[in-house]
Amino acid sequence: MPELPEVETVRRGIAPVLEGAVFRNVKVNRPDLRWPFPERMKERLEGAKVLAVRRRSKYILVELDSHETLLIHLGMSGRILVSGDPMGRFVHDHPTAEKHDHVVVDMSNGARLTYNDPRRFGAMDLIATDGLAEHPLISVLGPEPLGNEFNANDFYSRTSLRNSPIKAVLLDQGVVSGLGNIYVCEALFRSGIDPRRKANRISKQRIETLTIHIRDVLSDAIEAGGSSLKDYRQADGELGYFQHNFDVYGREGELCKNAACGAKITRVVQSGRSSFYCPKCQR
DNA sequence: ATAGGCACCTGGTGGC
DNA sequence: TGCCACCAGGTGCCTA
Repeated sequence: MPELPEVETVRRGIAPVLEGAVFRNVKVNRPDLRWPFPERMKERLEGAKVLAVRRRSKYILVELDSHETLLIHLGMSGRILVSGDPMGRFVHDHPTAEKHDHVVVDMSNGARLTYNDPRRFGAMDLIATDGLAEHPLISVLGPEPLGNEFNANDFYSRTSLRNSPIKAVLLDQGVVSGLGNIYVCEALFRSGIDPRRKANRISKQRIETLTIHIRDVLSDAIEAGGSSLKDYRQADGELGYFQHNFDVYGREGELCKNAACGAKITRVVQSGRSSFYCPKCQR
């Protein structure tokens, strides 16, 4: 579900509520998500104060004063809802518990965070903060697409070695981290590149264009509060609205948004996932 | 080393 | 109304 813009939107929603607050009560309603929860997660969280809420790729990283960091991944269907915030920025009353509320935490400032994830492809781990970079889920990640480490030179040196469709290469979190199915489709449309084109058959100039469009589409989406498909919401319950700005994703059979084009958006399946593109504008 | 396919899980939708 | 097939924002792991 959530790609980088949605995760960043969630981070921005929960950071002001969590930072400076202490975990008072942690309720863990099942033993696992995608993997078992870390040993004694409840006990290790309770009493710890939040120093900062960061993001790396699609991971939310909650840094604690206990020298540990809580790592959270939302998988396909994970959500974090905030309620009961004393500052009045969020819903005052705690909502009644819902199905798939797997972890519920009450903070010292009265805020409650509820992690809900029907499909349970999400994950949590609790790791030593000074060992974060070596964590197996983190160490394999490529550069942050919005950071300085992501540039056309390095990006081209990776794409030029890959004999797979560019679609698959962009979904590879080791090449560039944070993109998912939606924003790959959107970035390729903006760049005029066919998702089926082999990565090593794309010129350096076009990779430079793609680098810029990856940045832009992610920035645009963050600005819009992410994309709300199904019932995805921001932490305060608001809907993001970038889904209204999709050029191709989910638009099979509809007209290409380039004014003079007139072609219809096509859907193909690549490695089991839908790719949407304009057969006329993307080559 | 790289590429491709499957598995994990639940819920919503549309067709018959 | 029921049943079934298919689809969904991710990614680790297995196989060639």
